Amino acid sequence: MSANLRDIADRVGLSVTTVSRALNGYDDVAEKTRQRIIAAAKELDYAPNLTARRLRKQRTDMLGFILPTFGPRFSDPFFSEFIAGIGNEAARQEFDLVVSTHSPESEGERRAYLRAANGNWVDGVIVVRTRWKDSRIALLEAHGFPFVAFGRYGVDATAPYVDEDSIAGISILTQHFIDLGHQTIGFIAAPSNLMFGRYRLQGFTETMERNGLAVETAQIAEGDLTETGGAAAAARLLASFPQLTAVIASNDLMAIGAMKTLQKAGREPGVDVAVGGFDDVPAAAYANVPLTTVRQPIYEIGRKTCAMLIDIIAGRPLAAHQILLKPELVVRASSGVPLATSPSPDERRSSGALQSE
Amino acid sequence: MSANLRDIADRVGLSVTTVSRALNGYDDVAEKTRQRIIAAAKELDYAPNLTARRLRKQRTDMLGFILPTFGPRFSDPFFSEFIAGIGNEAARQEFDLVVSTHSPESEGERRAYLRAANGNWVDGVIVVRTRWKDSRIALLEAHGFPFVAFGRYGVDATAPYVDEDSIAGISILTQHFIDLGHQTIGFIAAPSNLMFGRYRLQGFTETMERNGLAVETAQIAEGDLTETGGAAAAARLLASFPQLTAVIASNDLMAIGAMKTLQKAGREPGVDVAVGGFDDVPAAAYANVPLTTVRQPIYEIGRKTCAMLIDIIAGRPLAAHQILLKPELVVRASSGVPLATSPSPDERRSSGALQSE
DNA sequence: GAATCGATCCGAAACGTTTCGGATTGATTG
DNA sequence: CAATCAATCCGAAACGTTTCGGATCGATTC
Repeated sequence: MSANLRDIADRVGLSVTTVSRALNGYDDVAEKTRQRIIAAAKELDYAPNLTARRLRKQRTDMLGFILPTFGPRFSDPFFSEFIAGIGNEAARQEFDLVVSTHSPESEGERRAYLRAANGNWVDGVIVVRTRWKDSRIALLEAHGFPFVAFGRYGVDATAPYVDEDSIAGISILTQHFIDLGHQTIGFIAAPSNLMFGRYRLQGFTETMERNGLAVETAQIAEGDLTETGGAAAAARLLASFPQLTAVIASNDLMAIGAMKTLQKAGREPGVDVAVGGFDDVPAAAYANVPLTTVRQPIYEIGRKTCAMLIDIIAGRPLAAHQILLKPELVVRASSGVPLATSPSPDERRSSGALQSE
Repeated sequence: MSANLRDIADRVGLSVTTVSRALNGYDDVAEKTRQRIIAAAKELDYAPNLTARRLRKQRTDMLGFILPTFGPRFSDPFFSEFIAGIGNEAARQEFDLVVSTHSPESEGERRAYLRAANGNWVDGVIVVRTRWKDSRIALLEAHGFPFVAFGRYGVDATAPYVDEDSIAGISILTQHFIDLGHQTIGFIAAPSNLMFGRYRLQGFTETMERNGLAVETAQIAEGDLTETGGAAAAARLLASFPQLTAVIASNDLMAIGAMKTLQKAGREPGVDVAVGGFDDVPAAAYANVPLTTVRQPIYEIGRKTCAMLIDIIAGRPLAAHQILLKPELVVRASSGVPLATSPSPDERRSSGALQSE
């Protein structure tokens, strides 16, 4: 099919060795023969056989990314931007990115990580959405296989990760609501087996307590990160903690679900109750009441995660083993107005057009 | 690092050949020695070296997917579901999926396709969001390199693609609005260099004309597929075609943008004006006024595209070279209610029945 | 009893590259 | 003029697998 080193060698009457060394920029080949070789290579449309090169060099120059999916159909607005981040950085350093999808804690996922750690599928993997006592990471560490996680795990100070600072993010949001005069804030937590779920809950309770506000279990409900899960959690919250004047959800989808529940219960988001989320997914801006949220620099996280992984593979010393990126508060209509001043009637949205499907 | 065929061979006192043939299920190895070999392999944690295998077999068992991105940061809700579709099908057939990102018509994109077509990067590629006179496809065809497109292109009846039937999708939506009594419908088109943009426009005009409704250029505006692009297009439409009672956009994001413009202009979507989109992104359901739209089976498209590509690579005869999947109408609040000046219902019903074939 | 046969096994080549350790020059040095 | 040196080049091995064409051996057949 495509041209060889031998084809070029035959063409210019030199050895395969010299052709290889010429094309790879070694200085023990005369400049004019190098030019001849390069010309021949171009003429023959030569492209090096990556497989052969990988075999000889004993590295694949490939990175693995195993995306956790829930069910066959799933739609994660993050993922495309994250993969663009790692993909671009990988391409810049001449690495390929191999992607596969598996549902969390499934047998398929375990086999995929085993294949990576054990064999020579890729040179390193990127782990996302870290879990409490994460079996993927345990497996990789046991094999001493290169990886970097998006999300924290364990306590080792050299365990490589990139993460957004969930505690800081939720803290800014919580403080924002407290500054608006809210004291009774409900919190919709993420499943506690997800590390970021723990941090976000922690950020909430810490900030509340720092402001002298006690946090009781009645004001916390757990949701499964979906919109319907958020709606259900909000309903439980309304029952257990009816005095709430604000609700913070651990992600935007649950916040949007919560807003629907609140609306149905006659508490208009942005007017009667403040609502905040986390992520800044596109839907947050388009929501019925545009959602106040915390934006994380997901593209940048992808880029940095990938760069760190390649450094580890190459054996380069790391500038930092652990990177924590600051998220940013995005204030929208769902924040409402300061509690001190009661909302004016015309502030209410004309929701006559709204109908349930 | 990890065990070889030779390691196993040494362990059981047989040749590398026999070990290889035993593990690959050849029948010229005695069953009890095969068991011995398998036991040794398990004991040594043997995993075949994929690179060596690929080199020898002269195929990579890898598929390439070059994702067109606009700018470094982009967020495409489709992409994650589509990649899950191709990823799962690829995994089922023991193929790896290599993903990279490039902006459309860029030099980087051209080089990426050239690398695929020319070299031995992957065995075949998946092309998405086909363009008019698509340079990627021209390049692949010139090299005779295996590919399957998501989206139509060219006229050849054997050119392999999988696509959603945009014409049928927009047609159902347009007919839906016509059946509600709308006669003056504005259309926000996608850039005409995108094939699906052309089909969606065609579906609109055909359906209008089939219903005896003329289409003039004043009622069509082009947008860049973003929310702000949709908002701007809607503004132009309001100026050039103020009599509109409904607006159809070529995708959901533009429809959502259009709704904001209409709202600001005092025409409440779902009440004063009907609005429809295409795609059924998550934000469509969460929108201020939930958006009527057309859902395409994106996961299924991914799966089928991948399956077809692997068939081509394997040289298997294709059941079908061209697959067109029917999209599905999703009616939400933005449809509004039937107009008072609705024409006779039985005539509408008959033309609706024509759609279903 | 020689030829044939089926069941098992194996040596060696091949895939295309990189790289180690020289080999071959012609010029320079003392 | 012999020895040294720098500049170029090359042969062969190696990476780990698959596969072609046998080889071996005991059993079966004529």
